[in-house]
Amino acid sequence: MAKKILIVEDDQDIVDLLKYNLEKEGFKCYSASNGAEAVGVAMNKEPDLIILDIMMPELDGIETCRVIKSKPKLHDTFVIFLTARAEEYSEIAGFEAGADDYITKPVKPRVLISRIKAILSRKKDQHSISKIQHGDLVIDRDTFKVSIQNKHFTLPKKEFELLFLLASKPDKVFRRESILSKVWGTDVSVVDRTIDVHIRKIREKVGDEKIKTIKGVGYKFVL
Amino acid sequence: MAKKILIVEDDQDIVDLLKYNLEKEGFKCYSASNGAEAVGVAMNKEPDLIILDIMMPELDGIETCRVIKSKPKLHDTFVIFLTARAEEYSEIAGFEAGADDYITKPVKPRVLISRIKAILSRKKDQHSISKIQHGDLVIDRDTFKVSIQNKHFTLPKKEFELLFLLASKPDKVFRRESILSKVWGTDVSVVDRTIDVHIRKIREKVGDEKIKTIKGVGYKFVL
DNA sequence: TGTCAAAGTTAACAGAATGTTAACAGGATT
DNA sequence: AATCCTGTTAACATTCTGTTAACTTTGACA
Repeated sequence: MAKKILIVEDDQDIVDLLKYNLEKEGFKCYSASNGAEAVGVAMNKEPDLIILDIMMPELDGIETCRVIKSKPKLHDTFVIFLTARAEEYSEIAGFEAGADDYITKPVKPRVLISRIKAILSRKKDQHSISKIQHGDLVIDRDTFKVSIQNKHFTLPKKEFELLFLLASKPDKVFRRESILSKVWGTDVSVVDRTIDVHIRKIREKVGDEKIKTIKGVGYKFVL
Repeated sequence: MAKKILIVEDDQDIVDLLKYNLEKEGFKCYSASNGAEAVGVAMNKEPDLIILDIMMPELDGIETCRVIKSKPKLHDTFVIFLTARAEEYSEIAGFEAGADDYITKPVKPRVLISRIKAILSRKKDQHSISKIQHGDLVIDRDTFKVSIQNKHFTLPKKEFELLFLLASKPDKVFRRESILSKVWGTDVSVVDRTIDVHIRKIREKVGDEKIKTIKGVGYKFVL
């Protein structure tokens, strides 16, 4: 299946150039001309990678990147910054904001493509684990299905993400702050009691014994 | 052990808003209305985190940040910048000056608080070895498990921290004051007897022989 | 050996942290 | 439009840690 790439850039000429070259390489392309639009498209299309111009009116690239990275759904999306050479320290701020790479203008399509391929191949090695299987527990990201002890169910998204996180490292204690930032993202403002409620709902389904509370710290999943 | 936060902002309304919300969350707040004052208060109170408005007369936020970061005593203090959206690339200069995060005005208290908590929790994660293993003793921060001589248990937080500290250097004598500041923090006021009680509880679990008292000095963990 | 500060011990308490339930808003679906 | 479902918050209940106080024991030193 073709990898999806979102190009965010206000200069239509550059968009066209990139689009042409990327599609020739078999990528599926989307584009947006400003930060706000970019976030919308990203949420909608869930691209594998986003090419983000730093210089943009309104919501600039860095801020956009931050917003994107704060969405749990897009947390693993790769981001490449496009930057004019003059903008000296942009890469510093960019990496801080969670960028995976940056490329200086003028863009040479060949360079861009080789960088993109390099980055996308990282993904294979790293995360994108879509299935967890420990003992009688099976959690499948693709189908959002969970089965444990002959019980099967599909969890709502947030519950699923939370369980997936905990079960990704059985026995490891995840502290509440860490859970919040990983499942809910850093920018959201949810009361931390929200975690308890979700834990409650998960416990109702997978059984109380499976999730253990470490008071003052957080929760852990046990087999 | 309330974390100390210094708010540097010339608009008194914002100071009040932030102060109100932060104190509600249990933070101890100080404030300063300009850069010079900020440095003074910072040196004096040694806050854990500083919220710094970028736009200030005289010594602006970025310059103030530099000065602060140049003081060894304050080098590890976290800094969050407050910036109006209009000041486009301020964050670049800000990060360069050593900021840890920045937030755009208007400030939403909840967002601010979740960022603050995220940042403060970073510190914890950093300088902590997560596993101690000496002979038949295993203490694992990740799982909060302690096992010794075929006995396993999960300790409450304070007991865990205390045992973890002592066991981090077997045979080393930790003086009471040192234990207090490391486990309880510097700005709390707990009665001295509290340590004994915790030692007692730990001894009940790991065995009396493991923790030895050095009268007039403190305690040490022996294998 | 007697004295006194330091540490041990126990129980009781307060408050923090979490559990639990219900209600509600907003989005998706029918 | 009516209904369902999710995510969130609020309100209240419950559990358990951390701390204190009061009392006892230990051990160093005169």
